Amino acid sequence: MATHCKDYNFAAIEPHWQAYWEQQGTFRAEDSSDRPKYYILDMFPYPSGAGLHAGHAENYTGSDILGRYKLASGYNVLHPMGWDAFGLPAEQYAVKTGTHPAITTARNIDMFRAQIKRLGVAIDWEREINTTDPRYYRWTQWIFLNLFKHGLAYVDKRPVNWCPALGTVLANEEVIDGKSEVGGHPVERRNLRQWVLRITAYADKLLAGLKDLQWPESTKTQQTNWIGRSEGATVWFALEDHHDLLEIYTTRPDTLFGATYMVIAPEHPMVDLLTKPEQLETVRAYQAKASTKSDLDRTELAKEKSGVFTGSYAINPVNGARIPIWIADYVLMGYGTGAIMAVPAHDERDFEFATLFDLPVIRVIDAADASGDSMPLPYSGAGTLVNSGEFDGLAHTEAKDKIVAKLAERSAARKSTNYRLRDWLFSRQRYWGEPFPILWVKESDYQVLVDSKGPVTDWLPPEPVRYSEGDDTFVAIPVPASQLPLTLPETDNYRPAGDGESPLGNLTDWVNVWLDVGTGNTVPQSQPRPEQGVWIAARRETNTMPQWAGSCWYYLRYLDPNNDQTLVDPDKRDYWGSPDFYVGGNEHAVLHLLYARFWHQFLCDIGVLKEPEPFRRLFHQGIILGEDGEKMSKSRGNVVNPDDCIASHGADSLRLYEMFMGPFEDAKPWSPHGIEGVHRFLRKVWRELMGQEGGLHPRIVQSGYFDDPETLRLLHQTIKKVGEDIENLRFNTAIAQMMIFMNHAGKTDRLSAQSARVFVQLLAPFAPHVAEEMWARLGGMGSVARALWPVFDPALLETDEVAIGILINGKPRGELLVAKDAPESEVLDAARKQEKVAQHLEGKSIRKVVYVPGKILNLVAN
RNA sequence: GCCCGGGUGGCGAAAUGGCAGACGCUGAAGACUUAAAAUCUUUUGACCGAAAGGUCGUGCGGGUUCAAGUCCCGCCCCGGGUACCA
Repeated sequence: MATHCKDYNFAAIEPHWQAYWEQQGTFRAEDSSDRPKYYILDMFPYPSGAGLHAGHAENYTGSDILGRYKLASGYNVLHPMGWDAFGLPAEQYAVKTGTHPAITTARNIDMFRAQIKRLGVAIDWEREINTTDPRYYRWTQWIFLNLFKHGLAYVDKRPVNWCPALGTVLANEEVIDGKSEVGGHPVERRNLRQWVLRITAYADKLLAGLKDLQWPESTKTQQTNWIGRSEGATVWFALEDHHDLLEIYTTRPDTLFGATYMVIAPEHPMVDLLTKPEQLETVRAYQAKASTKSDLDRTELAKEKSGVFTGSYAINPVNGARIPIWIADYVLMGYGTGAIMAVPAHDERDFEFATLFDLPVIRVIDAADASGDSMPLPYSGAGTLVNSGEFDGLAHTEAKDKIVAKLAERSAARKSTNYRLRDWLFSRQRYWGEPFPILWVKESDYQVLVDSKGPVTDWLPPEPVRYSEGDDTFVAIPVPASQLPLTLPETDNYRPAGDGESPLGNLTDWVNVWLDVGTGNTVPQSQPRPEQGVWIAARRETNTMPQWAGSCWYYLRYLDPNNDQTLVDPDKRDYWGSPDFYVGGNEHAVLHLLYARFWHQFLCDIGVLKEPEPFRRLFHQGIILGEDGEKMSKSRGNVVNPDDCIASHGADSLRLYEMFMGPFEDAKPWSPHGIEGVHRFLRKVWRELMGQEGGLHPRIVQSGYFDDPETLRLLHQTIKKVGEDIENLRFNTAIAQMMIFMNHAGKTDRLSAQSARVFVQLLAPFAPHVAEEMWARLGGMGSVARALWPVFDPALLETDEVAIGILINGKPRGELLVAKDAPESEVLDAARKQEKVAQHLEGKSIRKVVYVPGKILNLVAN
């Protein structure tokens, strides 16, 4: 089965074993098995034209090592791969060249697949998925349909990046300093009709679910902050001249007595009501200025506060104080109620504003600093209430509850919770994405449809989703699941349709259809309206879904990639459950991982899934930097191409090097000398175990030989360390241990074939090709990948004698070889006999002896 | 600003509170070779010293401890996230 090469010829060995694995189905996962399951998942790649990069190789090698280790340890391992293939580059390429994105995508996928295979990753390729395949995105649409049905999808006018010169909407990352990345044209904010998913309905659930996840703490913190739950109170302020109330949200109801002015956002609906005629002109001017501010301006100008007075006053519910109402853009309409009470004494921003406009500052929280003086203002920390009437003297935390409770008696306040998390803008004005399974019909036709009670009405939400354009109101109605997939129509025009509509807007035959309310069938409006049944005019949604959509649930489809009846077969779902381990970069710490959790929790709620969370254990591999320590990028010219490394040193060396560079989670700079070093190690392994003419090294003894105790102990230490290190993803130290063993083995006269095979097994997850080759030559049965992982014998791990350090006053002064469990007195006697020790003790007496058996003997003397 | 990470030789790094620098790279010297490559051996934190040996040393300053890279307090620097979230 082995190749016939005489020396370590990786170029012959690697393709040979890759073909072998494929033919044998070595890494095919069984959908049911007596073995425990282990589902290891990589964040699937976007198949870009640039091909696989060093970071992909690191990611997949790391998970592969774990997967191969689990396979050898008796698990039924599922390690799949697929393609997150919708996305902008293919579409931009299509606009430029007219090549259909599907063609570019297929070409890139072929390249990626071949590259991953060349790395030797143990993937079950029979489960490969592709988000742009209608058999896949049918279920993406199906999930959307369910979100829609459950009232979690709605439309709203939302600001997007509109580039008039390009006639299109741009993603945030395509806008650099307020200009389009392509062409450098100005980009403005424009309100366009957008689909939005109600992720905020899951805010608490998303927060609570984080608790039990084995994720990096920093990632959990990021998600927690992103959700940004804050507890406080809603307070209603009466107005001096109106019956309406001004509703504000605050986390500091304890500072109510310190409120000296109110601020509402420039877009606040009560601006007109509150603006006095004499202020009207200033207010209008301010509103206009605020509305034209680009994002850049907003952050740029953030340092300098601005605002205008409305002329109106509110009444502080705690003390009846008359408080002026201002308009300022440091209050955002999108958070809370878009209105605040300003407490300049205890809020930095309010303090800055009050200073600028000479508004009063009243201290209501007192705390002493180190020297006993009152903390300087603004002060936002803990303290005791002052200037707060009956609440004086209370701790501020206690005061929060008491003040809210008191106001609640008069219905002037109640406890409330706010989130930073916003609903998820889910539509893109693009061609290369999943079409929404949505049709827009006129209000009057909608009534006809509702009365029909057909497959369409099964998918209607509790409240209709409407939008108005001019005098017309349209209602969103679902394309029923039976009609899915709603495939992306063919076109050769990938340019946007203008006015912010996607390229799909150009395809009138696809967009304008007759809909049979009884069946959900459609025909183009260019054809006559069919006579049989009730057909209404409908216009298809021309937006497409964002790239996140397909990546929100792909891990489920690997379980049952070809099922055309259901998203995943319940038996397979129950067997495999959620991934046991998820590996991918931390750039997805918030969005992808939050969106996927949202969909997963939703699918759980509607009974499609059972486990509450998708990714119980998560790991971020660190990025691989260029030789210069900077992020790899074409423009820097520091990109390392895995294919080049495979050609020059082999996939095994590339894998081993990327794992040896440092901790898996750390960012690490590439070094050409480094890969040379591990390549040298592999050649050494070969040289010390394999013979000159393709046989075995003369030191290898096939049978009847027991290795010397030193070799055996080192081997078992290595079994232990490599296994533990793989479990903990400490690949670099596992490799170091294998090097230590090999350095020793190279010095022995004889080595049993048995031990050599064990070593090769340990090496196999890291350098699988050369390990297979040596395994076969050493007489191993079948594939080393499926050979049972060796078990170490604890009895062989330790020696009888250990070297312990002799320290005097904490400084190393010698070393002593003593029995492992030697008593303190014996060690002390032996130590004192050492010349150097005696020297350092001369003229001193020992005050204290600290003996840690097997480690150190510390003598405290003076 | 705030929230996470992280600062250890010439370099990548290792170290359950127990002899800092394992392992690898680089450099130096030597062996083998006609020669080179490959390989093998020795050496490679800084400073003082001919050597034996000594002193210092894990970003900085304190502290706890018989003992601190590791624990505590206060800073500095670098990387990532976030951006007036009331």
